[in-house]
Amino acid sequence: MADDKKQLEAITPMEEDFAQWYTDVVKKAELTDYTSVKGCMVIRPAGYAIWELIRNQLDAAFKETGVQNVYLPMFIPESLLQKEKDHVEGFAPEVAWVTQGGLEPLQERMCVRPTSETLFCDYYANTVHSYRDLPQVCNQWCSVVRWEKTTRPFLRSREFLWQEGHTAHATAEEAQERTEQMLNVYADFCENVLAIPVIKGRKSEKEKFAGAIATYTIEALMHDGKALQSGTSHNFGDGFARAFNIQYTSKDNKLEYVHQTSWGMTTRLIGAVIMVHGDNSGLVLPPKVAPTQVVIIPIQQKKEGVLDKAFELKEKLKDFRVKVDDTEKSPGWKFAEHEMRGVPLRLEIGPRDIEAGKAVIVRRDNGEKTEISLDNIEATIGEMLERIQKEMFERARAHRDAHTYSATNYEEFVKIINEKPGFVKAMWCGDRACEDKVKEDTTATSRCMPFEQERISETCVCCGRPAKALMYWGKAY
RNA sequence: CGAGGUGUGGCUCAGUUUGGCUAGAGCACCUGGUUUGGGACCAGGGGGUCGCAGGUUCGAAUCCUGUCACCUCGACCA
Repeated sequence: MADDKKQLEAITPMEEDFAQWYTDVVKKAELTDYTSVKGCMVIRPAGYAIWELIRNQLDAAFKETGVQNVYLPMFIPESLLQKEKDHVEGFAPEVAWVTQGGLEPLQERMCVRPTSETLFCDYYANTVHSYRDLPQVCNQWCSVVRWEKTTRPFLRSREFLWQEGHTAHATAEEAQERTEQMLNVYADFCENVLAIPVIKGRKSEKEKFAGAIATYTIEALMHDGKALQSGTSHNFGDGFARAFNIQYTSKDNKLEYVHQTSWGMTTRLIGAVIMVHGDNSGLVLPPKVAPTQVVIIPIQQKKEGVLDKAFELKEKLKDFRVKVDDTEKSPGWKFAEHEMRGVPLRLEIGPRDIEAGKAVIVRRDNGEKTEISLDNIEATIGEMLERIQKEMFERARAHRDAHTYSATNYEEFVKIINEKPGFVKAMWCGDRACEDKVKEDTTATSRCMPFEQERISETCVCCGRPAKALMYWGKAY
């Protein structure tokens, strides 16, 4: 029976098992594949094309703020890694070590970079001498290795692709400014390009980066109500500068330490796109990161003129990323296939349409099907893609808002965390003990203290002492 | 790393309890033909030493030991 066949190919419904749904989508949309290397993935063409679109647009945004790209080694000598105490303690459990070069054991082992703060510090210590050398605003696109225990495609793998920006400034104020500036670049990117709404805020002491004086984050809410940290920006103060002796001579001839920042985003963003926008038919890509924005499906493609018309339309739409699917599959198969892959618009063109000067166009995000005129089709498609981009963001924001709750006492807080997936806003005293207790009682963690603070009550939701800040809480990936 | 689960053609699985004919099915793939507006149909065809390594046995997908991988949950992280 036809239904049985569909069942065999189907994606597990997300209501039934969200984790399995995610795995199915990643696999069936051919974004990644498993490898013989434990915990590492192949990013397949369909997945890598999304990453390229993310990378190109993010890189352009960086450059508008004066960022320059560099490349540093992938190995870090142990002595270098150990210079900053908090940093090495934070990363020690998850670094991979190289102990042998060729046939000879190394006199000093080296780790494969889990992040490159120490290398950038080494580099800046050598190049920064005068206030005239500042600021240094560098970024590198690379992969890093963290020896994770359990892995999932895009969300957690032992090697992943990312960018890491590292800056050095003359003053603490400048460093803080850069930290916030890059967080804003990230937030704008998520919202405008990935159509993912984010909460901007500051991490607690417990959750901040190893070696930072302050970590800022953008937090997104996935469709299942779990939080995903989607980008971070750290202010290091002069801690690393003191550990690595990065000093410069100021205008008035005094020796000063630099103030540093770092900030990063990863291929995890692809996981976020999947989990925010996807549905039970598969991936749903925002037009700005869709490798194919419009797929043209010829109907009765063997009939005279149909394929010609399809390719003619592709040529007419060359400002967009357009693909004609002229394979031998049936139209119905193609519809399902391109839905699986998240293509934002499907254009059906058959003999009837050609005669009428029309085409059928279907939106992936909401299934809306309309007939459009072939005249002026470029403008129509352009408008539709813009509208999809905008409405996907609005839909995600509505979902986020509908799954954001407030709690003013602990009983209510625990009840909401356990029963309603999403963010819970609650006041916090600033004490780590309360974060630990919340985690133990509910497995939820503090996500961030939002820049947009509200005062929903006067006391800490956990201990009842005077509240210091509003905190977003949630269960996280 | 702790608990649980699963490994049989590309995919989903049956067969394992109770060892025994040539290891099966559906989907996918290849060829030819008919089709084409929501996963088409007919005919023919190719592909598996049953995760891997040992062991028990006349005989192992099936029993034993070890090992590896993957999935789910937990701890850790972007």
